[in-house]
Formats: sequence, structure tokens, C-alpha cells
Amino acid sequence: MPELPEVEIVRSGLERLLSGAAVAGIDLHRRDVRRPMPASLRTLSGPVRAVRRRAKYLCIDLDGGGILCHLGMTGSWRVAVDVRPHDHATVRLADGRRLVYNDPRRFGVLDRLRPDGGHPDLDGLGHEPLSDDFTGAALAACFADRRGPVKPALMDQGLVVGVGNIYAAESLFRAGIDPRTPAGSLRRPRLDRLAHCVREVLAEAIAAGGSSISDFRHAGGEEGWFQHAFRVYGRGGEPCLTCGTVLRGMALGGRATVWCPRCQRQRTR
DNA sequence: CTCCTATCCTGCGAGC
DNA sequence: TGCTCGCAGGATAGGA
Repeated sequence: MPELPEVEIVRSGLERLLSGAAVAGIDLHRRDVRRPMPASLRTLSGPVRAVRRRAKYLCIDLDGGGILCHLGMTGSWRVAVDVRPHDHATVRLADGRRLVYNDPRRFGVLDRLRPDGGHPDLDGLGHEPLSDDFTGAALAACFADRRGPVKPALMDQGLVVGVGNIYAAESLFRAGIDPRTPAGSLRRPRLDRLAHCVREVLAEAIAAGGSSISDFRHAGGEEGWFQHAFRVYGRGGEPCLTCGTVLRGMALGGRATVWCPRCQRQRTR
């Protein structure tokens, strides 16, 4: 479910829900998700100062710390009026509402932020693709000496954050770049284009409310619409919507990858 | 370093 | 209808 656009939509939903709210306490319903959830989370309380996103992480800032959350593949937050399987933690608000973290596969992370809002998981992350410093020049510096394919490089959170399997495929299609192209072989004009296309695809996805695959929903239960705009993701064997060529698929870096052999090239011709 | 694979876990759809 | 298999938005450890 969650790549940068989906996490950003969750963030803005939580921001709206938590604006002016205060945390009364946190209940943990099991010991761990992907990692152990620290017992010190239970002692957090007080007014919500901010709801931030960094990479695919959510940060709920409270005085003296806060909550760090990564949604993994299947994490979600909802205002609970019921109890469901895989509810792993409950944030009790002072007004009586209960905000519940649910995560069937338990690939997510819930941890406590330091009082300064930092966390070891937030160190060593790469460029935010929607920030001004995300340019072809930045990509050139990241990709230098990388001989592996560009798609896994684009998904490496130490280089560029927030881009996962869907948006990597869609961005490379839009940029006309074959996902197998050695990252370090790409030159400036194409990297400028790639940076531009990544930014454009992510921004459009946010505007469309994200991509609802199987279970992604907004905090209010609405679906996103960007899944209807996919040009290549999940379309292996089907015709390219631009040129009609049959889209090709193979695993890259262990992830399903689809591209158009005609529209996407390793070199410009 | 870089790169590749396997792994964590549950749910769902395809195919038999 | 009911079963098994493969695969899924992510991240990381371990080996080559």
C-alpha cells in the first residue's frame, strides 16, 4: 500500500484528526510488529504538536518525544468504533476518540521518537523527491559508481526516499528509461528528466488521493484513484497504452518489474 | 562498497 | 465449493 503519496495522504488525514487534540495514553496489544514496540510508548501523553512525514515514516510529535510509525506493506490508522483482527496499538485521545494502528502482515514499525523528534531510523535517508534539492545533479551524485539497474537504485531509501515498486515503475515509464539500465550509465539530460518525472508522478498521485490497491483507504475511508492511472505497474503482457507494444516483465532486485520495450530505452537514440 | 536472495507475515486471487 | 500455490505496496540480514 504505502509509498510516499499514500503516506503523505495518511499524514494529512492524521493531521486533520489530531489538530488541537491531546493524547491521553497509548495501549499496546502485542509485544512487537516488525520490531518490538517499546513499553515507553505507553507513557506518552499531552498535546499533539505536529504530524510530520519523512520518507515513508510518520512522526506524531508530542512533548518529550512522540510516535514514529512506518506502515510497512499493510499498516493503517483509523478512528476505531470497533475492534478488528490485527489491531496492534491504540492511541487514546483526551476527547475520548481512539486512534488504532492495524497491520495484518506486521511489516510496520511503531517506536518512540527522541524528545528532539529524531530517531535512528530517520538517519541516513536519501533525498526527498518533492524537495528542491532533488534534481538530475543529485541523482547523478547518488547513482555514480552504481552498476546495478536503475530501478532498484531509485527504490534505495538511502539515495531517494518514498519511491517504491509502483512509483519507480511509473516514473521510469514516464521518463522513457528501461528499468534495467545501469544506474551509473545515465547522463545528465536523462537524469534531469527522471527527477522531473518522479516528482510529477508523485505529485499527481497525491492529488489523486494515492493508489488504492486491495486495502489502502484514507482516514475517512475514501479510496484513492491513482491506480486507474497506472501505465505499466501490474500490466505485464498487456499492450502499452502509448504504442501498443506488449509490456515486458521480469524481477529486478527481487521485485516484479514491468516496462515497455519500445517506449523505454537503455540509451537515447 | 555493491548487489542479490531469502525472510519476516497474512490475505487474496488464480487455477485445478 | 474447497484446496494449494504464488504473489503482494517494504526493509534488512547475510552471503557472494
